[in-house]
Amino acid sequence: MPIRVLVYEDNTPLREALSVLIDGTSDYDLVGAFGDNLRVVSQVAGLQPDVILMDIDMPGQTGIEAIRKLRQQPTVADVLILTVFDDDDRVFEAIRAGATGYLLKKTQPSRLLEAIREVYEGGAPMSPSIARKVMQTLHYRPNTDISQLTTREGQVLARLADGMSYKLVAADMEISIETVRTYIKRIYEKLHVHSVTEALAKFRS
Amino acid sequence: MPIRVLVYEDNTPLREALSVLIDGTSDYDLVGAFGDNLRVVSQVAGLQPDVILMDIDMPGQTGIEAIRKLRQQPTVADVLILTVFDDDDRVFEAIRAGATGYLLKKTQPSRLLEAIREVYEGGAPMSPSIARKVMQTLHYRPNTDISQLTTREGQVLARLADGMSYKLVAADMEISIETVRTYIKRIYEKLHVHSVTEALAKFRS
DNA sequence: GCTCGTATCCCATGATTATGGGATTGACCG
DNA sequence: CGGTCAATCCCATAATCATGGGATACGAGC
Repeated sequence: MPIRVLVYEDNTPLREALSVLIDGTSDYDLVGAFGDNLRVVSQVAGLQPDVILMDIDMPGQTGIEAIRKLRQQPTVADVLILTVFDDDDRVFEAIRAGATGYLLKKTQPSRLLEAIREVYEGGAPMSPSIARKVMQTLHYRPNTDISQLTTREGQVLARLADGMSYKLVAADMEISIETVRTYIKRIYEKLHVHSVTEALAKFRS
Repeated sequence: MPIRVLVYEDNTPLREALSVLIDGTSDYDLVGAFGDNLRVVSQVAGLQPDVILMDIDMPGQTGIEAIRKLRQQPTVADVLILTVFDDDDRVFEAIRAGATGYLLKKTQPSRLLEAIREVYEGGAPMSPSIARKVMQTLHYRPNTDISQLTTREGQVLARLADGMSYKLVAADMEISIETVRTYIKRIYEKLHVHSVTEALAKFRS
């Protein structure tokens, strides 16, 4: 069963090149190719693609907005972003919106086909520079401040981060609320802050 | 100039196979191959590898602990995890510790060499299933609650998340502290919470 | 013209937090 | 054995925050 691909790309020569590439390769089926994504929701519902190739910079509505609308639907299709932009803002906005993969337009046709298959098979292809950015956002930045908290102080802070009040923290840890207060005072000294919200801002920085 | 590769893998047959593969390929230089990573810091300092292949499950000290120690040094080498584990906990622990790439051991030798080069050139190769997991953690989970906040309410919440007090938020937004209070009251109604920390817990969920 | 939503400000009361003291216990270290 | 540190509890005062009112103004939409 071939992979059903739907293309959104406003640049006509490129859109046609993509169409020819996909339609001309066995195991890949081009189910549509559009120059704008204004009717993306109904088109996806009707054409039932497995993978959607989406350009970011399109007239009327950006590819990112289109992804957001798709996400509000019970869609199963995965979206592969194909763009010339590799600036952090655009990349992460698209990923957060729900993109499954992110390729730069300079990607080779053979790699593009491979990426479409990878998405279809449960992967998340990215250009190398994008992948590195994504990894770096997940890297833990050692925080000398918070690492010097004691076990109990850390537990208190974690509970506060979950939205618990002093009272609840005390109940949950089975200690007196006065003890909670004491720990929080010490946390403030160590982190050089003066309120829970400030401490939490440092905690998750 | 060949890529200098250092291998940590306790399984001897596999370690030797990796050594032969790397050393036998032009443009790749095997600078060392060890069965344990207890002296990883000094070895890396001495051998000056560009890319480190690291197994996770090793005797004495896990590959993740080794990465943590390397991160505390002024090391420039990138670490590529090579493991049989693809469970979420282990994957994300390694990534947070500072791994640059994450490959499963079932990866083909040709793909492995390609991945080493990709790391060297600034990428972050991952097995498809790992890449998908990474992307999903970054996906914004549409929160109907917070999306119904007005512009100003959202701005207030963002500033509270940065650790600002009502007073500071008011000064920063150039509005009265009473207005800040009003917005916060409405935020509480919309998010069904009763404190700043609770609201923030929902805000970033 | 009227309603609704957003943005803005004000007041009063009670609950929670912040700050700055003390105090005790047990573990670990030299 | 004395010192330090983590963990535990208590009190009092001041500052913030939470809650529940009310009020005005402006633009969009019916």
